[in-house]
Amino acid sequence: MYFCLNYYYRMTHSEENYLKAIFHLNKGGAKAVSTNALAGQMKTKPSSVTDMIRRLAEKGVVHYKKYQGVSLTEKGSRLALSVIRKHRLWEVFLVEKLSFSWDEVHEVAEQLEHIKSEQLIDRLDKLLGFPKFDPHGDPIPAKDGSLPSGDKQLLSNMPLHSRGICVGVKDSSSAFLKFLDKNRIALGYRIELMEKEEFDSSVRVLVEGEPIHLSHQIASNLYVKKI
Amino acid sequence: MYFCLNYYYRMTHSEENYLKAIFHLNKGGAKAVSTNALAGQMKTKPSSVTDMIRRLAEKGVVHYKKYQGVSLTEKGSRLALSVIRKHRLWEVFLVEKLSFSWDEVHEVAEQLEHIKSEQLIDRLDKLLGFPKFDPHGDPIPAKDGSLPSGDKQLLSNMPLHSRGICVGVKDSSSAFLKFLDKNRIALGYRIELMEKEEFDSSVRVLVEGEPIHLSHQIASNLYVKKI
DNA sequence: ATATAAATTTAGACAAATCTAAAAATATGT
DNA sequence: ACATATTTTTAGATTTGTCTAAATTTATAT
Repeated sequence: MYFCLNYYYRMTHSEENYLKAIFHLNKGGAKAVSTNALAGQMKTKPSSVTDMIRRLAEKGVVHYKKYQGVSLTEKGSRLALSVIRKHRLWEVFLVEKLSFSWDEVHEVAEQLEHIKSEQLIDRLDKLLGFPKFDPHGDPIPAKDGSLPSGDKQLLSNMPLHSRGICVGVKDSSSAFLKFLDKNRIALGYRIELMEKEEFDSSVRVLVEGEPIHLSHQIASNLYVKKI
Repeated sequence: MYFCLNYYYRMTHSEENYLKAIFHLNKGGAKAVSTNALAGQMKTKPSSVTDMIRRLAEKGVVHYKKYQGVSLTEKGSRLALSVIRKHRLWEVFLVEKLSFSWDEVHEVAEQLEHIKSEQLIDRLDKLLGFPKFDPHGDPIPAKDGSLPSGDKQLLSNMPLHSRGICVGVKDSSSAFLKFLDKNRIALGYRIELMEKEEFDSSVRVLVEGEPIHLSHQIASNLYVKKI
């Protein structure tokens, strides 16, 4: 119990949200996250960010040097992954058990991710059958923080004539999700990449055998799992 | 939507907890709740209670006059019942779906009760089969704030030496119904609660005058109508 | 290289929710 | 009824998370 994550590093909702934001902004590059970028993500002012970063640094969950941006420590990274794990498991619950559609779950999951109970999340995980991906296709971190193998990639990145299963979206705006609906594309559908148009990077694919033409904008927002 | 409860009367977690506490303290008598009693319930200081009460009065959810104690307005009562509804539905969820035992659920439900989403709680209600009582036998308020008729309750929840008529079961598995048959318990029979065992919450009762010892598992699945 | 622009931090303020210590109002006992 | 005890409120401080405005540091452009 002494080494329990939740005992030593008890964070407020707001602190957890900052850790999550730093994690997501840092995902791409290895360099530190800027105060301004974080303010944008958190929809708050840079001065508020500076205040919060100082508190987080005192708690030892971020590395911080004035004017040099911020990055997660080992502890901070573990905490961020634990919040992301909760968020994505709750999203699965909302879709699978409560029939929410995948574009309605985010707001509620933002609240549920802060519920503190290790037992709760472990049992929820079990109830849901230990899912590896959330309804948007994003990987669900395991208890130890490890992410499931990323054999998933954007449709726009797939090699010609390869086949896969649609497992998620990058842009989860309801406009995009509606577009997919209208064009009869959904999670779990088989996709085969037939042709790539050099000129505009659009693609011709078969979705469950049905031919369809997708712009690059669409193809670069659809995750496909190779088979 | 304009008259949606959650839109006009958006309360903080703490405010919701105060409303709940006032509701519970007021349940017995019709007179106002004292500052001290509320401080006891909330495990805080009387001065903090005074501060909070003033805010709640400004929001129009409590009646308050200096030195005269506090009571819920119509609005306040509706809000309190809505929080209690959420708390008890989540308790059912934790016990029924996540295999928590009835004495482990309170702390987690205290957190879950503050999640704001009408859709979430409606769908949870449906998932659980619109339960009327929580795992402790307490009634679950309906959406409109009405409580299920209180003349029926779980045997495990009845006061000592009270008498009633067996009117239903919560668990209607055939295993349970066979057990009842074998022990000569049926709908319409008179039941008198003679003794409660602290240690394992089992009970000794008279069924149509015949003494019998029932485990808590049995007693918490039998509904009795008070007479 | 130096002026200007952009990013970041500091300083000071505010609201929510709490505390302690002291003052005011109410209740109680003989 | 009056002194004392209890309850309740006020006053002033603290923490968290936010803000605006001003100062400072870093980056950019000619």
